Amino acid sequence: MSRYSAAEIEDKWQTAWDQAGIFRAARTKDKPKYYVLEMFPYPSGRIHMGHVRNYTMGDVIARYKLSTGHNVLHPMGWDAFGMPAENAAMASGGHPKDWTYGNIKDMRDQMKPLGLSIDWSREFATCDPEYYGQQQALFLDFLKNGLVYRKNAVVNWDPVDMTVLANEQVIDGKGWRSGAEVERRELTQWFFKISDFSADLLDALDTLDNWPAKVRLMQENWIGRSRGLQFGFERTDGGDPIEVYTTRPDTLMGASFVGISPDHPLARDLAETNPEVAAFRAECAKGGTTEEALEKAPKMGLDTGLKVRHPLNPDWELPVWIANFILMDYGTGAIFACPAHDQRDLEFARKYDLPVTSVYVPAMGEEGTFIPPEEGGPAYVPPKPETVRYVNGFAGAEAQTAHEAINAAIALCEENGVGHGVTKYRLRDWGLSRQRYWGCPIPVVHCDTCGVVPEKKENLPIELPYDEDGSPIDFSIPGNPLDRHPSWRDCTCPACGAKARRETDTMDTFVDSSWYYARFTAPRADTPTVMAEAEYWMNVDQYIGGIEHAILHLLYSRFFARAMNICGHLPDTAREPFDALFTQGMVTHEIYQTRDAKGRPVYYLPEEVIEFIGKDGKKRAFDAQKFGEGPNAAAQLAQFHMEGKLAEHDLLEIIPSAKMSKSKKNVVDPVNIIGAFGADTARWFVLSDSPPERDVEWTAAGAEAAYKHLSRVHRIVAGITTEPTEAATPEADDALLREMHKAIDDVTKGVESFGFNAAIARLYAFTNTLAKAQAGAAAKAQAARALAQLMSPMTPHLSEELWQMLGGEGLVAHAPWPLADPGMLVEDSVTLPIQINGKRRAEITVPRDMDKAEVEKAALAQNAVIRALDGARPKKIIVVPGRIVNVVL
RNA sequence: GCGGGCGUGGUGGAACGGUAGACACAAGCGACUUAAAAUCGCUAGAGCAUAGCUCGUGCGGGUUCGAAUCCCGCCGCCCGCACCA
Repeated sequence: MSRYSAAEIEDKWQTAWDQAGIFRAARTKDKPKYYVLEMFPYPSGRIHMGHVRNYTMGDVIARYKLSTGHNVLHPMGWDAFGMPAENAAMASGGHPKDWTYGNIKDMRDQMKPLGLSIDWSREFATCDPEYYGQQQALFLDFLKNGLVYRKNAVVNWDPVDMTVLANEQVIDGKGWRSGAEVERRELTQWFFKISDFSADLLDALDTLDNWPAKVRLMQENWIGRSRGLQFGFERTDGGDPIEVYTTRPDTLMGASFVGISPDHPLARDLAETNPEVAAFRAECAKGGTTEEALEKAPKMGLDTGLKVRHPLNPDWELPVWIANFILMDYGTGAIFACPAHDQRDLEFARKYDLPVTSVYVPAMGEEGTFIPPEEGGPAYVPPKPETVRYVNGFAGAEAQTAHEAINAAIALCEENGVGHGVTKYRLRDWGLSRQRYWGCPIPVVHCDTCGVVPEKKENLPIELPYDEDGSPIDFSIPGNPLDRHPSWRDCTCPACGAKARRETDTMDTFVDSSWYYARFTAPRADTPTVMAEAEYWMNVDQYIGGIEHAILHLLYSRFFARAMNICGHLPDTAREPFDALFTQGMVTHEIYQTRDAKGRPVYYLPEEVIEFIGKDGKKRAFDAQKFGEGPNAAAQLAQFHMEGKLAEHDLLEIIPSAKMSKSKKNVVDPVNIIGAFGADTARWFVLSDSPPERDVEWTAAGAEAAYKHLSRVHRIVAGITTEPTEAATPEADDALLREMHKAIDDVTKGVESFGFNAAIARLYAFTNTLAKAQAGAAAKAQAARALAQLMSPMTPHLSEELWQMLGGEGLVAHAPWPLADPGMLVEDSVTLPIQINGKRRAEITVPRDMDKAEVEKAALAQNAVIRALDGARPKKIIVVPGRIVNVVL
């Protein structure tokens, strides 16, 4: 084959890999195992460039590890349950199952041409009954072990679609699909007891050295540990004390009132006899539970008329208010307010004319004018706790800092029998019930006599019904089809055998993705996992996915691994499932945009515009239809622009680095790219230019350049194998082989440290070296074989082809990774830059091991140095061996 | 509000505290060609009095023989969390 033909090459080598079965993973003691996993895709129907980037990175690691003698597990599956399938069924008829499996087939067909080193024999979809049946088994085990329970909870309810919405699905207080005003509704829901693991999930973050610091920090904040004082306020009417939790007991002497949540049991009790309280609670119940809705809500309150005694001064009475800004599910649902040092409390106190008393004032000398909160200033939160003056504290006058004051306050209160110090977490239990069809059914039964009864394991899987008594399930009716499906819903009680109702809620799809990594170790087993397999393959050595999963998916998976360990489905060593995590950036693409008469954006496809270089040298774009296409359209436009004949408003705006989206017409379909240039080009491009954790901008020019480079490599190697040997010197051979070893060293380090862009830059440089080398045929062939190997994780098909052309043995995918010879990495002589006062002025080439004094002498003999010294003696000469010389005047 | 990150040529980006701009894109010039494409070669941070010098990694300071890199203070952009007591 004389020319680079990606289509032929890629087809040929994919078949060869298949036949050799080299990506099939099985346990063995001969080699160390390596489990590399990319976050599995949702089967939307099309793969996109983000998938290509994600799976290519995983594939680079997988193939590299294969070459370095590891037993590699690199599986792929489908996160297949979820709302889009139901929405598609609602929009265009059909069934979510057909839609989903059709999409999986399409996406698999689109993915396979990428040439990923995946063990497809382990593939599964989470909507396979064999998978979700095992998930139901897990649920029952969790139930037995007290890891899942039922309780009432306030949720976002869409009254039109008749389902619970996740917070992300509520936009401006309205359902994202129906547009209906969302209600807060109380429902009985299933919850995972993730909050039992708060401390462990937080503390164990410290052990995840190979996770991005950013992700660990995000999880830390999400779990949200705080240390504070919990105590009871005694009521003057003799009722049960009101328990409050505070992280600021140091401000107790600035207390103004006690506030309780509208959902607090006391507020509920009062509402039964007091219509005003009932009305206030109803008012607060309006609006969604989203942060957005809460933030916009003004502070509202109602004085209950109740009074409590200050814990440190029984004569001091404080009023009890119901306030809408107090959350029932944090702390105790009740607070004491110190308006002087808390902005929310201050807003509330101002609105209802409650007292404001400072405990702190700024230290002497602190800058800026200070208006005490009492006199209308903002709440004073000490900017630097160490500079604060503690003026109104209780026996805590010796406290120098706010932090000390807090600890002193906790200690003092404990001594006086007022409450105790406690640690609280922000993390709440995970509500998993969804009123949807296309999810994993929760395997329990509701019986009038026995209550909630778990299904028997032998009845699993509780399979979703495909049709309803012969006719397809109708998804055009709002609500959950399972609810109105009598023959599925009605069942017998597993305990007493009486007539009972099946639970019709299904599980949150995050449950499906919380343990799939474990299932891949034994995907066909009739238990959730097989201990021997899990012990061998777990943990995932390298997990790769998007930063958008930094919290929920990764936190849930960490919880699930612990819970599965408790139930005997994972070994103790797999309580943290992902040893290393890498979060990759997006693939973006520029947008061509203009605005219509009403100022709304209008987008253009790349083929609808003509690009040209403007008079300022920057890229411009023009509506192709308006101009008319022609062979010289771009040149003409550039000319017109130069002459000022184009009105600015006729030019399209070019917005770089935008997330790919259909509506913005900037999607690049991988299938088209593979068709035009081949998979190796797509893989090479998404890895080059940008560091993998950062976004990479897709450009047509960049893709073409990648293709040209691969063609060039093919051409160079073809030249080496066919052209007659030129006269070569041993020096040229040696120089080339030294460069080869340096390239091996650099590329290996790049691949191991996720420096793919740097590795690729290094491969470009090495290719240039090889192309220009004056070495003999044997040395060139040796260097070319190394090049083929070093490229093989990124461009596996081309590398196989080159390997074959160069007479390499077997498959390059199986060939041992080349090793850099340390002796070849060091040169006999080094070139040192000579600085004068830190500025580079000259350079000298000296033997590598020349001693410092000699180097100094050589440096001082340089013309530039002599000129600069002008006869004077240098103050100091710094010689960093092998690095630099700095002459200080 | 709290927490974190980033700022380097026309562009994407390199650079253990040690020659700033590797590698690539876009651009320009040249070779080959009837021509174009492809390919190959060369140029390229800015400026100037051009064997060389000055300036230059958002801005202002500091530490250091030496700072894109470390420290302090600003400015700008991005991300996460948020009536969390």
